[in-house]
Formats: sequence, C-alpha cells, structure tokens
Amino acid sequence: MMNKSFRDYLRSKGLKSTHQREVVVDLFLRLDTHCSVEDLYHAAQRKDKRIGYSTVYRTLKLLVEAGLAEERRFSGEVTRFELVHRGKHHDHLICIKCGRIIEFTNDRIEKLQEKVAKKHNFKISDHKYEIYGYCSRCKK
Amino acid sequence: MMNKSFRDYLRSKGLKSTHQREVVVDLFLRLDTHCSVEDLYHAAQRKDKRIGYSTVYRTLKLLVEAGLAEERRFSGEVTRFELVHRGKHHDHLICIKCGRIIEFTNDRIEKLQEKVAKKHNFKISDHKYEIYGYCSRCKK
DNA sequence: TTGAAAATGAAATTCAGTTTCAATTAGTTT
DNA sequence: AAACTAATTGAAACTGAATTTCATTTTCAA
Ligand SMILES: [Mn+2]
Ligand SMILES: [Mn+2]
Ligand SMILES: [Zn+2]
Ligand SMILES: [Zn+2]
Repeated sequence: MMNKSFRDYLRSKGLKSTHQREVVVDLFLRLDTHCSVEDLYHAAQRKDKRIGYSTVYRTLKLLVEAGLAEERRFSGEVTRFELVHRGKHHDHLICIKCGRIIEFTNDRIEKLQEKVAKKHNFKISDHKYEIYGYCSRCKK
Repeated sequence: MMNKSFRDYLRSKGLKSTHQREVVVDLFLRLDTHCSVEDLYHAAQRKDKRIGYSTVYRTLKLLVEAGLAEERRFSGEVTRFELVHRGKHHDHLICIKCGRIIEFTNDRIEKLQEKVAKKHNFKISDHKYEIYGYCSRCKK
C-alpha cells in the first residue's frame, strides 16, 4: 500500500491510524487529480456512509502537514488538493471555460525568478504561477 | 479630477454618479496601494459616517468592471484591490512575515510564458505570478 | 417639479471552511 | 482479555468574507 508514509507520519506525531483516514487517503491517492473536498467526500461516502465531512477536511490537512499533498486555490474556484509527485514543483494552466488544469514546469522561468528575487533582495520560500485562458479544446 | 473615466463608465452604462461613489473612488485613487475593502471602508467612514459596507464593495466591483481596478487575492489574505496603472500588467513578491508587497515585471518571463502556452495549444487571457518569501527587512 | 429608475445601508443570507463536544475508537498497559 | 486513556469522530453550531434583499432615499432627465 502506498500510504505507508502517511502511517509513518501519524506514528511520528502520536496520532492514530483509523478506518476513516485509511479510506480517505486511499481514495486521494487513487483519484490523482486536483480534487475538491466535496469530490473526495462523495467518493468516500460511496465506500462508507459513516464518513463525515469534517473528517475529510481534517485528513486532507494532515496530508498537507505530512508533505504528501498540496492545497491549490485557483481563481474563483473552491480549494483543491493534489498529491505531491516525488517532491517536484510544477505550475498550472487553467481553462476558464471547461476548468481543465494542465501542469507545466519551466526551468528557465524558475531561473529568471531567482534573478527577480535577488534584484529585490527577497528570499523566496514558495511561488505560484497560474496561467488562465482557453485550452486546446475550448479555443474556438 | 482623475476619476473622470469612472464617471464616463457610469454614464455609458446608464448608472448614476452619487456622493458615496465619489468619496470611495476618490479615496481609492489617493490610497494607491493594495487595499482591502475594510481599509477603504474605514477611510470612507472618516469622510462620511453614512457610507455603508455594501456600497464600498459595490463601488470596487464597478471599478473592476470599468477596467480601472484589479482584484488581488494573495494566499491566506483577504481580497485586495489596486489601481490599474496605465494598463500595464505586473506581478508580485509577497513577504510572508510583514505582508509587504513588491511589484515586478519581467519581459523575458512573459515571453517564456507564451512558449509554454503554445506548447500546450493554450490561449492565454490572463495570468498570476506570486512569489512568497521574506523581504529585505524580514530576511534575517 | 415630477416621476421612474438606480442606489443606498442595515440586516439577512450564503457558502466554504472550522470548531465544538459528547460519544466512540485505537492502541498501549496491566 | 480487560481496562485505561488520549485521540478521533460526526453532527451541528459557528465563523468571516462576501453577496443579496428590501424599504427608503437619491439622482437626473423630461
Ligand atoms: Mn498540479
Ligand atoms: Mn500590484
Ligand atoms: Zn477548456
Ligand atoms: Zn517583510
């Protein structure tokens, strides 16, 4: 099972491995998209009627704390969460018509960003590059 | 007075030029920072006790519609608004300690962004580049 | 001056997200 | 295996920013 590192995180913090957490984390790993709490909640409900909304929220927060998930708040959208893929940073193109999310990385941009920071004597700890527009399908 | 274009916008839409709108727009132009609705509301209150919260909200929305202001939602912060300076786009460095906001532009990044979009067959309509970290004063 | 349409402010409402709390559960200790 | 204790749970209450409602007021053109 892939969620071993989550169990490790729980142990290290003296927290408990519960049925609900197992279900939520398992689904989160399987979905593998930018999913909202509601998405996950409904998926979890299909597995087990007794899983509550707050538990889904709390579990996602734990995943973020564990460094296994990241929170994304795109313009005008509800908060979404995504799995951290082998610790690699990436940014997003977001279609304002269909909502499609395309990921990209660009080393040259990241290099230029360093320059910008240096120029302003600024120490970067994180960044967010979101490009909004129309995806290939919605262009015309 | 600089808010002539706002009055023009109102006329063109069949809307009315009111005392409240004059006060709010006037203050917004003078403040010239990334100000929250609350900032503006309090400033307006000092000028005229009868100006309400909703009117400030509504006026800022109108300014955005008129293309004279832009809405900014930095991570973990309340919504802020800023004056559009001669139609020029810019991005931001945000200090996560003191909240300072530094503006930057970088043509080379914007060019590379075009390339990224082309590669994904994506038509850009807008973008948002936010760099979080520590400003020169908060670095140590 | 008048009249119709727009604007106002206070209060109510919305909505995502968080907190509360009594009851339940996990995991360790006897 | 039972007892113990701290963490967890779900439902409901709450929060805070933003929006809407609506009776009253204001604008502005005729
Ligand atoms: Mn992503
Ligand atoms: Mn700015
Ligand atoms: Zn699309
Ligand atoms: Zn600072």
